[in-house]
Amino acid sequence: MARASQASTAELLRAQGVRVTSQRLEVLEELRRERDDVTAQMLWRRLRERGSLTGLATVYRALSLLNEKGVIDALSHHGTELCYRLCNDTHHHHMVCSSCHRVVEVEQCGLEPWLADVASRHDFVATEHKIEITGICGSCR
Amino acid sequence: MARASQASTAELLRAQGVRVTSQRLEVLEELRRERDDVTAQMLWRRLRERGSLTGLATVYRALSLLNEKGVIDALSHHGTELCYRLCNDTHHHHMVCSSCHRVVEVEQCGLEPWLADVASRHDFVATEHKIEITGICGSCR
DNA sequence: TTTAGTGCAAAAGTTTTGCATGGTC
DNA sequence: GACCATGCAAAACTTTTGCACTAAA
Repeated sequence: MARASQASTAELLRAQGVRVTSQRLEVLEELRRERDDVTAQMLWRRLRERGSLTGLATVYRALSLLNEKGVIDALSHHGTELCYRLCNDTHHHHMVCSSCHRVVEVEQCGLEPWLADVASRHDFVATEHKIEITGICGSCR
Repeated sequence: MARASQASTAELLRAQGVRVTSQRLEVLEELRRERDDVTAQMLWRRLRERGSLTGLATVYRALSLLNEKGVIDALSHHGTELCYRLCNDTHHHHMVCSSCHRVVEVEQCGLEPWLADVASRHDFVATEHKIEITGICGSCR
């Protein structure tokens, strides 16, 4: 299972035309393990706890590369540090539970008509949008 | 004019039950002058250029106080630093031009039905939401 | 006069970079 | 073998804090 997972993780890197290194695999595997989003620092600490020797600078470099390539998303909902999250590649948004910080992905967006309307009202053409919804999840209620 | 502006700026502080100091007035006045959002560092540099002697730590303290009190908004669209912006107090969102970085406020939200639907589909109750739209404004087109 | 805010400098954190070394293609 | 990625340590930044001093209420 870890094997199969690693295989597809490597595919993910190859598909982006970047080199497959054990450190990048580690970072992706760790992101795959995370239910919620993590900062570079958090991710690095967890790798260390697992015995990894990967350097912090490498984690930063891997995360920003993967973000550029669109393999992972960067959110910034709490405070000043960026959080990263492995994502599926379809357009989607995030909803975060304010109590337990669980993140769920909202697949169907369906906001295009609304967006087009709002944008044109201000003489804009909307090219991208990002929505962050905060709420309370079922188990925290 | 500067006088009238300062008067209402002072009101803004008094209304929040915090002390009216010249430094806080300067920060608010500067925010009022800014068309777009600024970081703490940028704001401090501009004050310096105007001859202000206000310390950087004070700018940070003022911004976070004003943000807590809901007088200013904190956005984080580019990179890792927080940007601040003086805001009107109604619920609204921001649309940023990707070419000139101009920010316009989108007043009418009207997303509540959509939100409620999305949230309930994932067993959430939506309490807050933030939308950042990126696009191209009329004059950059 | 009491209490809160400021300036300064130091500390704490996060992120980036330079460069020699090692791994990938 | 060429080129890219890594580790390490240093540097560059941003943000926070402690403390003596000053200003607001």
